[in-house]
Amino acid sequence: MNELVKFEQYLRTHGQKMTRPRRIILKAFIETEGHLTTEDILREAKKVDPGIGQATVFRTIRLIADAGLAREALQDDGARKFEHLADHPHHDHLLCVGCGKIIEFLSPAIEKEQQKIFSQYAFLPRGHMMELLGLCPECQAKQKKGE
Amino acid sequence: MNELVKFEQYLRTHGQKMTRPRRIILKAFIETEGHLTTEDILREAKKVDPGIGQATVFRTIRLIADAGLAREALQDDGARKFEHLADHPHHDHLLCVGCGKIIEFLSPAIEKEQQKIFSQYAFLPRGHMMELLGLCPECQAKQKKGE
DNA sequence: TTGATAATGATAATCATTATCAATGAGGTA
DNA sequence: TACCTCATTGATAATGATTATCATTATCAA
Ligand SMILES: [Mn+2]
Ligand SMILES: [Mn+2]
Ligand SMILES: [Zn+2]
Ligand SMILES: [Zn+2]
Repeated sequence: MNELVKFEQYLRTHGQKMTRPRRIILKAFIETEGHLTTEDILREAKKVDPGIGQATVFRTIRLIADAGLAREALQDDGARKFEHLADHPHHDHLLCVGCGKIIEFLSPAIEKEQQKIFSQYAFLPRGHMMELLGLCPECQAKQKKGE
Repeated sequence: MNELVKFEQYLRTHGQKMTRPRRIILKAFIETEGHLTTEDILREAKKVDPGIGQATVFRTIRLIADAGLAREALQDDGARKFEHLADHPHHDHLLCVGCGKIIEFLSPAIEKEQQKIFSQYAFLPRGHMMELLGLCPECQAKQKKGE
């Protein structure tokens, strides 16, 4: 797993240590697709070692994100969600406000326009978050039936 | 103030009542520009009536948002922020990760592309959140000096 | 192998938000 | 206007996610 190597490198260059819990948490996170809460990650990690604590998951997921291996997905409320970036190119989200369904998409046109905004204000780009909110076809049909 | 009329209308059509605290909170919110937390709003409202409780601010700001007079600004963490929509057309945010400075902008090109995404997936648009993160010119200079 | 130091996990603390509830207020009706 | 019903209020407790604390344990460079 290449992610493990990257993570070890990140830790080394930041004066931190690779540990058994960190290895387990990283592996559980990378091997699970989707938008995960720390609770989700803890559940997976506990399958390997039930002794792992949730505080360690919070600490480790932040390290993983800082290492550039994960990003925080937009949370409406409740718990934060993370998704890994392994073989997962950058994308944005289209979310159904009715059922919570998430569609991932990438719009090169939008990405290009965003760069224009950055340069227009002389900002050094550091990323962006974009979430489109709408009603999916199924929820539209459900709503029509409802009234 | 036109917003007061709209809010009264919203309340009436939803079987809810206009009250003195609600009037004070709405006025304080509309008359303050920027991205406000409920604590900010409470502070302003207390200047008019110190007896107002923070629970009422939480409840009222949600009503105001539901009435279409406010929207939630993207919060990284900590308290939620709201901004009113009175004489304030839709816009997105460019945020400096160094100093927290916020620039409001509108990109018609991006808005148009977002509509394309919605129709591509047959979603009924309900809004969007977009935040560009970067380093402002001042913070870039500061950083260069730092090392 | 050792020793300095970082990491762990249990637990308490924090902080924003929501729920509860007795008292009050709004506003339609007679 | 007086009344009556039901929404609203503010104080306070509860909740839920995240962070801080701290004694114990593990890592890893020398
Ligand atoms: Mn995603
Ligand atoms: Mn704004
Ligand atoms: Zn849906
Ligand atoms: Zn800045």
